[in-house]
Amino acid sequence: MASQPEAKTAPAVQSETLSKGERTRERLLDLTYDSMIRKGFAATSIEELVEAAGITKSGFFYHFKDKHDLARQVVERHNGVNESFLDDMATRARELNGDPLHSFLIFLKLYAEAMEQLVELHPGCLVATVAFQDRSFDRETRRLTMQSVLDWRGKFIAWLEEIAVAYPAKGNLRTADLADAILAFTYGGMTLAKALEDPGAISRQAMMFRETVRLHFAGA
Amino acid sequence: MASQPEAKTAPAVQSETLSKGERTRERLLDLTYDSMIRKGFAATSIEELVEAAGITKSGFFYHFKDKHDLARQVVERHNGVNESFLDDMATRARELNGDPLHSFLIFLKLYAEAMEQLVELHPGCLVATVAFQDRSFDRETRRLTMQSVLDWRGKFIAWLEEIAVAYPAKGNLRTADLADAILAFTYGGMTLAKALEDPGAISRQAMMFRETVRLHFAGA
DNA sequence: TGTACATCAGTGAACGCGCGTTCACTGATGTAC
DNA sequence: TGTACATCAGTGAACGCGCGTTCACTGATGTAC
Repeated sequence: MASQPEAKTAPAVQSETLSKGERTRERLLDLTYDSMIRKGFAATSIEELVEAAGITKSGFFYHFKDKHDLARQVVERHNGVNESFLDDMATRARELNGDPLHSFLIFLKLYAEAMEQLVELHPGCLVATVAFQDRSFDRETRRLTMQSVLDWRGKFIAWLEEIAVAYPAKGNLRTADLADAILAFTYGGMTLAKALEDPGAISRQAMMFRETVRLHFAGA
Repeated sequence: MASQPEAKTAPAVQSETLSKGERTRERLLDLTYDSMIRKGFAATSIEELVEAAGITKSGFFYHFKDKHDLARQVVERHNGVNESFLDDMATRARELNGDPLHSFLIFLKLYAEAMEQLVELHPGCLVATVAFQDRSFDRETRRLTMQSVLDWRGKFIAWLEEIAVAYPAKGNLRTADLADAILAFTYGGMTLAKALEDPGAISRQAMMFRETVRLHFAGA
């Protein structure tokens, strides 16, 4: 009943323009996301979700076909939020510097800071959650997760190729592997941050990768 | 009843010297490990484990106090297996080259190959499983997981410091962050490998890190 | 402005199943004398 | 070598609870005329 930190943790959706049902649905998705990344999906019961949301179990089934539908919608929404988060940050970095390499280095710094904050608010990672409990999700949810990873990777590859045009590569690293490294230090850093209860782990890995990029492209 | 791939996936324990009860217990631990990393811990039911092991549920409780005890024993055994796996590989690398840096680079190559095989046999990661479902495990299991991560990290830090004595560092990377990077690309690479169904992801990240180490220490 | 109907956003009760756990009991194997 | 007892490695039946899901129903709000 009292004001939860919902407003802060809620994704980029204006609750002003939402109907009553849409607000309930968003709230259920928020609660599910938080529970999923802390306890896993199987351990997230509809019973506890509806209690926290202040409705009954049958109310839940007005919004979602079944539990798999819930997972799918959580992943779908999260992918959208994630994508615009990334795009906004890339745009900001590009505005701060027109050069592809330097804006990329700015991006990595912004990314490091944002990730450190994010891990304190939402200590988890949907991709890892789905990946390491894949037998608890249906095919479509797994497909959506894979697709979002591929989308991120694609954007980074494009950016790195743009850099490679202006700056000849010094080392012999492959572009796709460099792009994957961003995803890898994100997921790995998140795991490390959670396992060691050290929220700074991920941003330190981000800054290490930044060094790698700087060393790899000449004249930086 | 028929011969499962148990022998192949079983950890470094000689089934010759084990009593009947110990063999059943090991078998339960193997089955639990496989299920945990694929479905998560909450979705791993005692019912399905005992069916696969060919005993009854009450037989399970002869071996384990409760479900939390099972998780703890899986993590404990896995940590031991992991530690000797790492130590053996480090010893082999040291034998192939007396120099700390060159043996470390050999180690990373061996590690990359081993990880690629491992991800095909056991596609998962206990650390990530515990980290991203921490509310499903008791305090002791989480502590054991954290301790094993700290142990790995400690070994890598010691090795890197040994290298730093012989080879002055070129870049301005911190030793602890370099050590963490090994863990991060392992967990992150595993996540990537599972999410993209690409077992090679982790070894490519390992080889990328190898380049970083080579560039960081002079004269390599 | 009033009435009729439709849609929205749920409620309440019930269902069957599977879950983790307990408890009294048991056949096979090992050990002491 | 035979007997008595102890330990090992389970079995079988039952428990209460919580889970996901269904279904008939309902009050509040919106829309048409």
